[in-house]
Amino acid sequence: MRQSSFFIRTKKEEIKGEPSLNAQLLLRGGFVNKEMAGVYSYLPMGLKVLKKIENIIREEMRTKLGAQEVLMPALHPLENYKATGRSEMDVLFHTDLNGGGKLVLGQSHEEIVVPLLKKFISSYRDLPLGVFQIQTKFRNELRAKSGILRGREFLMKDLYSFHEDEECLAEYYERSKEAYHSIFNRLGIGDRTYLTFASGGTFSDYSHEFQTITESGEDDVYLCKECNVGINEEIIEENPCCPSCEKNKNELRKERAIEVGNIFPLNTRFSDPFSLTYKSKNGEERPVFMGCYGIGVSRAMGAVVEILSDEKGIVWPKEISPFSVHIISLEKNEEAEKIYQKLIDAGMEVLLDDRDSSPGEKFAESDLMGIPVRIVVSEKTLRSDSVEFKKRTEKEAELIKIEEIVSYVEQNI
RNA sequence: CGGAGAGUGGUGUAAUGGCAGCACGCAUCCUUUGGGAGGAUGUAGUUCGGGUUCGAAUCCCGGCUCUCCGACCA
Repeated sequence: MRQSSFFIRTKKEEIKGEPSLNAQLLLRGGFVNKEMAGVYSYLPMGLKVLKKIENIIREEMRTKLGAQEVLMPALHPLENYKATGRSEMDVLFHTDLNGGGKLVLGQSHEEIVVPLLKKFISSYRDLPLGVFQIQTKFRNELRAKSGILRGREFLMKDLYSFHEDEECLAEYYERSKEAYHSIFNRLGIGDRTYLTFASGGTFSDYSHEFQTITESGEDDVYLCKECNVGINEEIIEENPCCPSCEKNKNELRKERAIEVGNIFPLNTRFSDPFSLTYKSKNGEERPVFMGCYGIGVSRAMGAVVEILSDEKGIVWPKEISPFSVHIISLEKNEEAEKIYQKLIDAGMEVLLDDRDSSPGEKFAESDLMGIPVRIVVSEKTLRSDSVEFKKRTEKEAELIKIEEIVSYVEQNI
């Protein structure tokens, strides 16, 4: 992509009245546009990041959990929520059909997925089954804040699993933890993301959250660094010690964290209201056991920005960076174009700054955007038939001969 | 949802009852070219609806929106 024709504009100045770090950097870097509190447009670069996160999640859902992707609607009949007793939730957005039918905007999809799967599950032979989607959720937050960390409209992956019994659910539930750890590792926030014990809310006795340690979070968790687990403050009084090593509350570290994922054993909480049952091997009609597993996709993107940034801007991890290489051409030159072509031919995603701007502006913008590798092509570097190679995480640049640049980038990316 | 503050060009701001001004951005031209350059000439604005007044960005009422504190948060 040539920057001269790229639909993007960065901002030098701090954005007024926007205390959230992820919002500052994403807005200034031209990744998103804020339409209103908690409602954002994703611009080309921001969307690229979002899609990469989505694809990591898709891959892990398929390979580790054998889940199948679907896409369910955002418009839900209110009736289904009456059936589950959730019609009075205050985060529900309500709307009407022209004919008078009452609808809500989907804030989660139990009320859709259960009636849907009722049409396909009738025998133990149909189980177990995992279906997931990546879809926009709507929650009428009374106070949206923290940039894309807490929105009224946000992208979420939700997986629902269906099982013959509790044991089978438990086995799947355990595997989902591995899939989640793998996802957060690939997003570059794995070392700060802890499996955290939490209350089951209205669904079950317990649940697990994936909490990423950051000051911008809204939850307090007690961490056991040795066992790599946390306990949400909401249940610390009933469970005042580490579930694995029995260390007590005082020995755990209290930290601020953002919930990037959560998993719940739903058991028959939602199968019952819709009579989702199956015929067992010996002909009995039994309720289907369910689990649900969420990841805030856009929230995870915000968490990455919060954690992986420095005073100059974002530092994207390579797997989700919008581009892998940023070529900066000082003084328009042919050589930058050639290197750009060569790297693209080698299969890389490259952004070429071919605009006629000052060097300082280009460097500052490049740091703000946070692409992992920067290559500068200028008269100065061309005098020695070289270009300058610098990682976003490093201070010093090095000169690399032009004929070696493709292989050098491949090895050092 | 309770409390507080605020809405002026694309962005940030000034004008407190009497000529809407400045900076950034954007456009054109000239100069400049290794850490968000300089000059010239342009461009574009009072959140919406009522009210008071000879006259409203400014005062009053209402709506909408934003920010902060709290509550809430499958």
